[in-house]
Amino acid sequence: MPDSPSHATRRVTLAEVARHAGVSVGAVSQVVNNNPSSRISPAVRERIVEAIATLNYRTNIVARSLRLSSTNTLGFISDSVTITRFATGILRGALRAASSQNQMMLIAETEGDPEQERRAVESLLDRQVDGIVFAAMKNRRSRAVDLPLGFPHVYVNLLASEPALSVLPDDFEGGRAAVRTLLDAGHDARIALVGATLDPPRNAGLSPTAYRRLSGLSDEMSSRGLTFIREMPIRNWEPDLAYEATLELLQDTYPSAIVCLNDRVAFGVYQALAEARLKVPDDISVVSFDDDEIAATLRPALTTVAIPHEEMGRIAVETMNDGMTGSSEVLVPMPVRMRGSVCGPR
Amino acid sequence: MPDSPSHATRRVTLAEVARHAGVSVGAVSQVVNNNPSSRISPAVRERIVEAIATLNYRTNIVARSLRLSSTNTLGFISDSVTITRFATGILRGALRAASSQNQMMLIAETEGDPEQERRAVESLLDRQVDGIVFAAMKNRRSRAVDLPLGFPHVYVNLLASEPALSVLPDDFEGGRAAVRTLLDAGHDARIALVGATLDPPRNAGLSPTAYRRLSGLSDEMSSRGLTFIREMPIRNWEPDLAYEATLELLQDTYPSAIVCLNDRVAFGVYQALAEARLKVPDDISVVSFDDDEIAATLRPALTTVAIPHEEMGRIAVETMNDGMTGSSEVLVPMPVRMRGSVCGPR
DNA sequence: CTGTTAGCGCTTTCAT
DNA sequence: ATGAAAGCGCTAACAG
Repeated sequence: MPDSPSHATRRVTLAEVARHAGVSVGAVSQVVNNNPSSRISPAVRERIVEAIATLNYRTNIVARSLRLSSTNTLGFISDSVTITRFATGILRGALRAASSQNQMMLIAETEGDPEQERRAVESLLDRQVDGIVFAAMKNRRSRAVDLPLGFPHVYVNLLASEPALSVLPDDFEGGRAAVRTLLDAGHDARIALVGATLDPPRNAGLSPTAYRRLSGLSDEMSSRGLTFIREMPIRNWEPDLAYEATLELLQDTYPSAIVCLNDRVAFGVYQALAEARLKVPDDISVVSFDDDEIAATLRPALTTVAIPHEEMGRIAVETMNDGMTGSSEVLVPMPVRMRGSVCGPR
Repeated sequence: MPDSPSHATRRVTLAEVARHAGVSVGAVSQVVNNNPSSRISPAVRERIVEAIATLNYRTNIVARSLRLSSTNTLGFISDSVTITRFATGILRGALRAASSQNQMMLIAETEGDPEQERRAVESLLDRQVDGIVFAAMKNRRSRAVDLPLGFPHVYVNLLASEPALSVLPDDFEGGRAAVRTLLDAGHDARIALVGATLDPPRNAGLSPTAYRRLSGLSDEMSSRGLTFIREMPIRNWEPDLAYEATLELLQDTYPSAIVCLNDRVAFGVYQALAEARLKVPDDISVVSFDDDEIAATLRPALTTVAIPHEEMGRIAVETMNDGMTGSSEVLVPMPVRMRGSVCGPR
């Protein structure tokens, strides 16, 4: 006999409900699962429903899972998605989609370590999850453990190294939208770029999505016959480097607007602009990417092209549940969050 | 026969391993679980271990759980902990502690809605989790569903409405530490407070932990015979209100240091100070609470008393796993993160 | 239309 | 020291 934990106020079982209602367990199971193919007489069904209610029966999902070899449970593995401000939205979206399909989610973090990832995948598989969502901030990856052939899984915010389903923000169109936002406000010849250059060879280190973002920027500019007045590459898209780069930029350049490659960069740009006594947006407009936590908090609030994290998480789970398979890329539109950092040039 | 999902590349079972090794399933189970009380001959064990390896056997945790009525799985329910910058650390700490005990975590969000919470608890119970962690940003709560008597659970970052185990930051000592940080730097008579007043009746709306934070501030000040030069209450601890309050404060008061009730307030204070052409820390020192994402990013980086989220999450699952029960409060020390926003008064 | 039963994969008691 | 078998709670096939 298994030594059940002391706290186990034993739950009511199907058998007890059956006894209470004077019917068989099979019958109870049918009504619990609302099985339409099995006709239980209204009278009996009534008795069963009543017994379920009075005994407060709830089905034991572990037992059902063993029987059905399907657990109504998904796995969610990320390098650090649950920690950084960045992208907890993916989790939230995935959670909601799962919940609306009566699924729950087991989560695990890998901290980017292949060994931890291996353990996470195995633990999930041992628990017989119905599918796995892989999320990450890096854009390329190799999975440490092989999944069973045909096992449902999806990548979010990262390119898979194998042919697989992946859900990504549409950075190319996002990049175009950022430029368009500025053009629509009247800017043209004096737009600067902080974060990278458009020069391909120097962008070797960039992630594929960052590369697409740049391409979108470039595409929209050149399609109007425009070029950036100056491009400031920085090693990491972090505030302090952006701050310095911007100070340098301002020494001999007078942009009417700045495109920042992400909101952290924009934060550094804001600080440099304040130091240079330039007002946003009156003296200079700023547009950025990501819609980080910080974007709405800055003064003035930052106009930024959002990464639709929540949407991405939702779509990932839905596509996976729908049994989508093979290799495809789902591009999710990046909405522009219009805020106070853009106005016409002086 | 259950219609197993099409992807189910069937896993190897105990029975197959047994057959392969020419022994009984019981024997295999013993070696899989390293059961010391059962003596399997070295020779047989050897054969079994080999079979396990060559067949790549992994135990089916669902089946084991059914047998053992223990799932090695914990539940984590929060109002929004997985979303806000605030406190994803709790999740991370809990995740790590669970992982180091070979447990995984099922998570659910309630968005503060009792109905969603009820559903979450039931789903978790249906899945036979071994315990539940309740986390939230609000500090008071009533649980919508009753747990079975004696069911392991713990509250993190919130006071339970029932007698239970709860893990909280030690805000009282944290408050004292904040003041001490300023006193140690040489400040005394010109310290201002932004976020609330010490005046009890006006603090009715404050959460219990915020109240303790204030008490700690008050206690440390009065124990040195000091009072704040000015106290600016604000409705919500948000940047814009703090910004305005600080501008008002500076009109007729010349503090040498400001205590902010949290980092978002400090962010607003920084903005006001910049506008008033006051340099941090040379003209004015700033100390705050939480160690939000933003704290390290500000220029200069903000000295703040951290909420030890990760630690709290870790302690919560450890205490719960250790079978702690009854009503007790675990207070986790709040470490001071010394950064650049504090120096001596001019 | 309802009851009986096999069996999902595992652990553990009881014989041998 | 090892094997046989019961049974965790459930679903689905089949018998009645």
